[in-house]
Amino acid sequence: MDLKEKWITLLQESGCRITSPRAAIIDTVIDSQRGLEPLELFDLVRKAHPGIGLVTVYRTLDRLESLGLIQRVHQENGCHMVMKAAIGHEHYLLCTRCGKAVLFDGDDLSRLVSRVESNSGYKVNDHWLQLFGLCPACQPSKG
Amino acid sequence: MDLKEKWITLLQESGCRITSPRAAIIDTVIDSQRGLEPLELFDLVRKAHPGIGLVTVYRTLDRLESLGLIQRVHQENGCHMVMKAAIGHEHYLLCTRCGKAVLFDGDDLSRLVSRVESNSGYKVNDHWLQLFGLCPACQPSKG
DNA sequence: GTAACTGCAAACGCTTTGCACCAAG
DNA sequence: CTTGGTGCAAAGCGTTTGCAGTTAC
Repeated sequence: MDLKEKWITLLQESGCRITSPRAAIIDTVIDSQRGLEPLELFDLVRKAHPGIGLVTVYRTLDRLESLGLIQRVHQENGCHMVMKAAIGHEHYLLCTRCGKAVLFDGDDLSRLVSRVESNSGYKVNDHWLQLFGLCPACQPSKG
Repeated sequence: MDLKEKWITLLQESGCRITSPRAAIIDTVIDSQRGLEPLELFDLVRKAHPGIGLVTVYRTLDRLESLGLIQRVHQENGCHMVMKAAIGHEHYLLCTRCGKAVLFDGDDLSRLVSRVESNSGYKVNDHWLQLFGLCPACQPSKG
């Protein structure tokens, strides 16, 4: 059930070693409630682990991404953020003010997909959906 | 009804001049059935207009994007492609083999959005959806 | 002990900027 | 004629690579 243990097991099974810079990166990504750019992640990790290099961040992100443990979060101007991966039919819903992200289930997209398939003649095999809005804390209070 | 005329009018109304490199770029983007990266677009335009510079491509794309005439197409590894913009509730459906894109209407996403809003407490004000698949020409023929 | 990982510095590639000249309106 | 646009060259910036030393296992 512990996400960190799961990630570490998967990394080790794929021949990766768990070093202390790598553990610090994993902790930071898992603890983050929002998408992070590599440089942003680097700064966060450096607080707990001052000697770390940006290159290590990039290399660790590569491995996490190729294992499907993290995913890119796409933004209007560039798509450099990463975040712990959605599972199954889940998609991100991102707060445009504070960046906080939650996951929601997109199951009923299947109706839309079948309609589009018969209209277009395409065979759809992947989809990609993100919602943007304001999280409860960032909504203007009424009154 | 002619898309090119519409773009040119909008560009002129916003204070832009229609130069011959710019016209060549517009032609190429409008004629393309697929998303194009800046460098790819540059090469295409250069065939018809050999003297053109890559910088002109970038600057023209900036203007087209800020007028909402083109949009970024997001891809797995980076989001550098642009394509003529979707209108209203339309979204892209991209062929993963040949890149050909068609637009489909995503109206009925509103049901999903209301469900997600009540589950999450977020106020959703934007969404972003792309489908990926095989276009009719790229599907393996049966037999 | 071996192979993977690290940090540094340098290289890389896409994108942006500065500039002098050019051309649309 | 005015002002925006052009192409070139150089700068900028995020990302990747080469390498010698280090560390997990």
